[in-house]
Amino acid sequence: MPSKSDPITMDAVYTAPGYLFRRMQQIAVAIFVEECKAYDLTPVQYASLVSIRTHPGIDATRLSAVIAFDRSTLGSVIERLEAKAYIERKPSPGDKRTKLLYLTKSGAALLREIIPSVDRAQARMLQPLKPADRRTLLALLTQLVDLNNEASRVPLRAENALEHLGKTS
Amino acid sequence: MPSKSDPITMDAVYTAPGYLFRRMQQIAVAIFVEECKAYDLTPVQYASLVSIRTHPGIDATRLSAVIAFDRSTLGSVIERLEAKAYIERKPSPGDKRTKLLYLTKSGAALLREIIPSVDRAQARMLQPLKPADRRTLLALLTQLVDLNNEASRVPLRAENALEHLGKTS
DNA sequence: TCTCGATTGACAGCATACTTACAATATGGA
DNA sequence: TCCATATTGTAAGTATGCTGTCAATCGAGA
Repeated sequence: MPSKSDPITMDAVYTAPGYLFRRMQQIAVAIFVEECKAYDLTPVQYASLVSIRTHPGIDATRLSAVIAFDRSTLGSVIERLEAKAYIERKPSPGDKRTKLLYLTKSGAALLREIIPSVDRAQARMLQPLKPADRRTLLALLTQLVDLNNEASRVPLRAENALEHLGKTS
Repeated sequence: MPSKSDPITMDAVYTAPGYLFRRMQQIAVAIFVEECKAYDLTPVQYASLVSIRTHPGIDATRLSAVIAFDRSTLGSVIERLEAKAYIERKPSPGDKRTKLLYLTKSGAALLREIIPSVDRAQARMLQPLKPADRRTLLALLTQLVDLNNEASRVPLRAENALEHLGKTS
């Protein structure tokens, strides 16, 4: 029975999956920022840089699909990365609407340097769990994110987003 | 081996816990908003209302500790809830700095009405998993969030945040 | 009692994350 | 070819989520 100072329990909040996901995201970002504070790079900026390194000459719309990141928000992220001189935007020769994204030397160097910090951050997020539990959690989460992909406003389009990039076909 | 159109894999991003947490939070919010769109209430606003119902007369600072929500951001959340007439702010008789928070009749009614939608949303987030896997995921996540509590910028202070509220002692 | 340090709410500023809308451009079908 | 439609980047608007700072206020110790 609930105590008189707790007439209606908060359990409806604390045990809700949505609350746990929000908390965990909050914690993950705090750990990332702490480990990477020497580099002044946010998680989203890091993911963007990795994607641009993997897919040089990608445009903003395709980048948003590759990291499941809203197209509108990505505009300002790209602006900030360009202001810090980590990436370059070049007009596409074929399509006057699009601007192609490339890593600068400085961006590539930063990426090489920051990787140990990022790895440390990722490890710290799961560190409190036993190794077997870490694997279980990651497996279930990977499954769930994949199966819920279409529920998100910006579904991940890892592969087919690049079909028209001229690398294949 | 990586294909020539994928010289450096995105695995460093896709398999990282931080990426999965961000994606899952994104998906969870999308599902919540979709299920509750008839009520124009966000996840954070919902958590705030539940906390205020549980702890009538709580002040903003203690509320932020109870839902692990940043104090600065909470100001605007409270403003919006007050603008929608779901809560009231009354000056504290004892402390001229604080303003005490109370649900209005309208806020209490909304909370009663919205609960089925919230429950549906929470269920949908885990629905793709097998029931046993849902339980495993929730248990591990609850554990991880609890053990990482101090790593967050706004640690949860569920119990002791209310010690000075005059309910006991 | 007086004063110093802590607390509180408010504000400014930055960075996601989403919505709609818009102009420029591209494209496919009549 | 021409036109309806779609795509692209951008912008405005809202809502978290965090960093600071600030003035008002409170409380505890000298």
